[in-house]
Amino acid sequence: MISTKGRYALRLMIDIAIYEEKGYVSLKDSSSREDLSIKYLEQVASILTRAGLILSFRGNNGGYKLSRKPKDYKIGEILRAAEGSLAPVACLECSNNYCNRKDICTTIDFWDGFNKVINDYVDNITLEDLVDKAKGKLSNDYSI
Amino acid sequence: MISTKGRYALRLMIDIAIYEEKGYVSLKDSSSREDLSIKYLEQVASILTRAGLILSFRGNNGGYKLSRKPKDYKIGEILRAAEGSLAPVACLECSNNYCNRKDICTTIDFWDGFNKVINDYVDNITLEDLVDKAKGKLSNDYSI
DNA sequence: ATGTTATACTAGTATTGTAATAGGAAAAGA
DNA sequence: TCTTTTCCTATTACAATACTAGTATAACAT
Repeated sequence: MISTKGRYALRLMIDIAIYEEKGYVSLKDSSSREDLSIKYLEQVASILTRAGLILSFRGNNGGYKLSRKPKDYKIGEILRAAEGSLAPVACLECSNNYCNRKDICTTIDFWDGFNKVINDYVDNITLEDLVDKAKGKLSNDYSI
Repeated sequence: MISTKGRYALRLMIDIAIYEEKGYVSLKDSSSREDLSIKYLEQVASILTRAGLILSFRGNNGGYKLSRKPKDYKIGEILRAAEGSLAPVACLECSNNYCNRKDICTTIDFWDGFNKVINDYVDNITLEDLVDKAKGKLSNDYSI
C-alpha cells in the first residue's frame, strides 16, 4: 500500500513539471492547486530535494524545479525515494534483512516475482507520460 | 506492503496442502513446522475458514483441510482474503472510497494500471504452483 | 537595514494499524 | 471425564501514518 508520502510526491512532481516554465514553483501554489497541507508537502519536497529529484531555491520567487527533463524520471524512482522501498515483503528490501528461513522458505520465489512485477511497472512509466495525461485533463488551460 | 497476515496465510495454505493427505492438519503441527505463534496462526486460520478457503474440524485429530484442490486456488484469493485488499491506493479499493478529485486526478490512471498489474500477477499463480515448489525444497522427505 | 516570501529543520501529537499474547468456551473423540 | 483441537473476544506493546507547529535561514525588494 502506497502512503500519502508517495502519492503526494508524485502529484507534486507532476505539478512542478507543468508549472516550472514560469520559474520556480512554490509550495504555496502547488499545495493550493493540489489541495494538500503546505506544511506536510514541505516534508515531502524535502525528501525529493535530498534525493536529488528536484532543486530548491529559497526566498522571494523561490520554490522548486525539476533537476531533469520529465522523460528522464521513472515513476519508480520517485515512489522509492518517497516510500523508501516498494518491496511487498521486508525480506526483499535488499541488504540486511537476512532471514534464516531463506533456504527452506516456500514463498520467497513468489515474493521475488511479485517484487519484479511491481518495479517493472513503475519503472516503465516516465514522469513525462503522466504530465502529458495531466495536461490533457486540464483541457489546455493549464497555462492560465 | 503485505503484512504477516497475508504472508502467514499463504504459508499455512501451502503447509495444509502438503500434509492434508494424512487427515486434518492441526495448527499445533503447522505452527511448529513454520515456526509461527500458534495463537496468532489461529486468527489467520479463522479468516481463511470464514472466507471458505479451508475447512475446519474441532476436537481430537481435528484441524484444517483445503476446501478445493490446490490448482483451483489463485494466490490472489488467499492474499485478498487475508489482507482485505491488494489495492496500492485506497481510492481503488472498490465501492465507497469515492474521491471528489476523481475527474481532475492526474494519477488515477497510473494507480489503476498498477492495481491491475498486481492482481494479474497474484491471480495467475495457483496454490499448486507453490506447493510443487515447496515439495521440491523439502527434498522429497515431506511425507516422513 | 528591514520586511516579505519562501525553503530547511526539528519537534510534537492524535490516530490507526500491526503483531502479537491471553483466557476461556465449545466441540469431538479416547 | 480428560485431552485435543478449533472458536471467539479482549488486551497490549510498539511502530507508522499523517499531520501540525515553531523557528531558523536564505533571497530579494524596498
